[in-house]
Order: sequence, then C-alpha cells, then structure tokens
Amino acid sequence: MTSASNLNAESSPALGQRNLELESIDFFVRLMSMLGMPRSVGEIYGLLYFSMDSLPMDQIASRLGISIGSASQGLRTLRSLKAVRTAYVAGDRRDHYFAETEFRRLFSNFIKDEIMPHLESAKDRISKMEESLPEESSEDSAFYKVRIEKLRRLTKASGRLLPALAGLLKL
Amino acid sequence: MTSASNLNAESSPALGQRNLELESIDFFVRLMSMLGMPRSVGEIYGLLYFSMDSLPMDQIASRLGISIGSASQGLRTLRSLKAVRTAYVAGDRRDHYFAETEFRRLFSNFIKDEIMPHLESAKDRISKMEESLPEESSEDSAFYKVRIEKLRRLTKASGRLLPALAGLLKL
DNA sequence: TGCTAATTTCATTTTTTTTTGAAATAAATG
DNA sequence: CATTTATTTCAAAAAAAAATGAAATTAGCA
Repeated sequence: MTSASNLNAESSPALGQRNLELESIDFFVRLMSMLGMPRSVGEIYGLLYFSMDSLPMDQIASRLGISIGSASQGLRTLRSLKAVRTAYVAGDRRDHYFAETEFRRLFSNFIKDEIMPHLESAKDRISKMEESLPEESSEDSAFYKVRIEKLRRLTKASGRLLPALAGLLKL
Repeated sequence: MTSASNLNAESSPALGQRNLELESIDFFVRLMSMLGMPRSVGEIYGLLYFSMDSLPMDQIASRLGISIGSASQGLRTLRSLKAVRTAYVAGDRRDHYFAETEFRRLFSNFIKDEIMPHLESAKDRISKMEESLPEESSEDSAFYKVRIEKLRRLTKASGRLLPALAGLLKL
C-alpha cells in the first residue's frame, strides 16, 4: 500500500465532526428504516452524508464496525437507488463512494423502483377480483363492485400522486 | 385438520365471494406490509374490506386461521389507525368489527400517527447536529452547514407535504 | 355478587430478516 | 501470467419481528 493510496487517511476526525457523523448515522438509520431499508444501509448513507471525501468500501465497513459483506450489500442497494456514486481516486484501485444529496432525485428513484412496481401488480390483482364477481347482478354484487371500484381509484390516484410528489419537494 | 377447514370455519360463502376475499386479503397484506404493518394486520383488514356484515374477533381469527392473540393485537392496531370500527349487534355481547373504507381518512391518520412523530424527533436531531459544529467558521464548516441545512429543508418540506398529500387524494 | 364469555397481555416459540465471514470471483499490478 | 488486492456471493449464525396460547383481566349478565 502506497502512502498516496488514501486521500483520506483514516485519521481520527475532530470531536465535533465525529459527533456530527454519529448524529447523521442515527438520523439516516431511522429514516431508512421507515422506508423499509436495513440498518446497515442507513448507517452507510449516514456516514457518507457528512463525509468530505469519498470513502472506499473497506473504510466504510471498519468505520461503522460492520462486515465487508454488509458493506458490499448495503452499497449495492444504495447504488441501485442512485443514493451513492463512485469517484475515481488517482493511485487507488478501490472504488470510492460518496453520497448523492439531492433528495428530490433520491425520492423520485425510490418511488419509481420500490413503489411503482407494487402499484403495477396491484392493478392485476384488482382485475382478478372483478373476475371473481358472480355474473348475475344480485343486490350483493353492488356492494362488491363499489369496493372494487374504490381500490381501483386508490391505485390510480397513488400512481399519479406519488411520482408527482418528488416534483413538489421544493428543497 | 386441513388449512381449508380453518379458513372456512363458519358458513361457507359462495365461491366467488371467497375468491374475492382471498384476493382482498392478498391485496391488503401487501399494501400494509409496504407501510410496515405485520401480515396479520393486512389479513384482518382484507377480510373485513369485502365483508358485508361486521365480524366479531373470534370469527375473524378462525376465518383467517390466526390466533386470537394476533387478532386482538391486529385489531388494536387497526383501531388506533381508525381503519376499523365497531358496531353494536343486538343480542351479542361481542364487539363486531367493520372496515373503514375512506382511504383519504385512513392515510391522513396514518401520516399523523406513524410519520409525523418521526419528523418531529428528526428536528431535534438536526438541532443536535448544529451543536456539534465547531464554533469558529473554518472552510470545512461551510460544507457541514450546507448539509445540515439540506436536512432541515427536507424535514420541513416533508412536514408540510405529507399531511397535504391525503387532501390531494381525489378518490 | 358470582359466573361466564370476551378480550387483552405477555413470556415463549416460530418465522423472517439481516449480518457475518469465508470461499469464489473479478480486477489490477508487476 | 502469477500474484495480490478488492469485491461479491451465499450458506450459516445472529438478531429482530411477529405469532402463539395460556394466564390474567375485563366486562356483561343473572
């Protein structure tokens, strides 16, 4: 390992910076867990969010005290959401990660990748419900038709509102 | 004992109705799980959503093949979200539950109860971050200040958007 | 009030999710 | 190439979440 290998040698950061880092990790662990993401994903993003320089995977793992397996998987998740990106660092063959901090884009990706597919398949399931309705129009069937229609409107409205939501985020 | 007999403990509804019920349970199990709710909560709501008459807890449990403990806890959750309500049924001392189907209200309650409190505590944590900043304004501290400000704007925008969201739901 | 049915509570069990760590793979260097 | 370093994969372990069921509590009724 050359001495130039780390732009960001693992010197211990100042006390305030370390506190900031810990608060950030705490913050994003909670936020991510609200969005159904595992702890490690929040930890990684939280660490990178207040990091001035981009960090290689092994440093992320050791700073957080998680395994490289977790780090690898967490970074894969974050990459797929475009929540982190990689930077080239001269003289170092490791990938260096940094946080994407445009929340508007992040949420837009999250909605597209994690929510819209479910809404898509919800439509299919609603169609199946309609097939389960008895042919003849009994008085009961009015009740069921109304409930099915409500679901259809719900998914339709969600499908339009959620993607628009990110656009409304004036940050 | 077959699992079919569990699902079908009471009077057997017509085939189409049962299919509808199963599709509904499937639908709401997925939807609820997206919102971080356990399977049983989705099952209960899914059952009630297409039920013409209100059902007592023990029937809910036996129809779904879940324990009365699960049913009790699930109903508590749904009650606290105002997603189910109870109906008086003459000559029966059991509580009878039925689904609240106004999704606009449901989401509004969900946001108020499950999301806003987190946003509230997020504010506190952002304040703590500011306290961790070193007093003097180094060049580094500009970076940190910007990142903290971003978080503040994110929580502020979410706090305004999310409650408004339910209102936008034109169902 | 005492009796019984309905419901809640909660320690334990089961299931699911997440993390780990070591082996496999890939990628860069000399 | 051969070697070393970086990364991914995935079976197994650990941790977390949810369900169970029996005891405790509550509430209706005679």
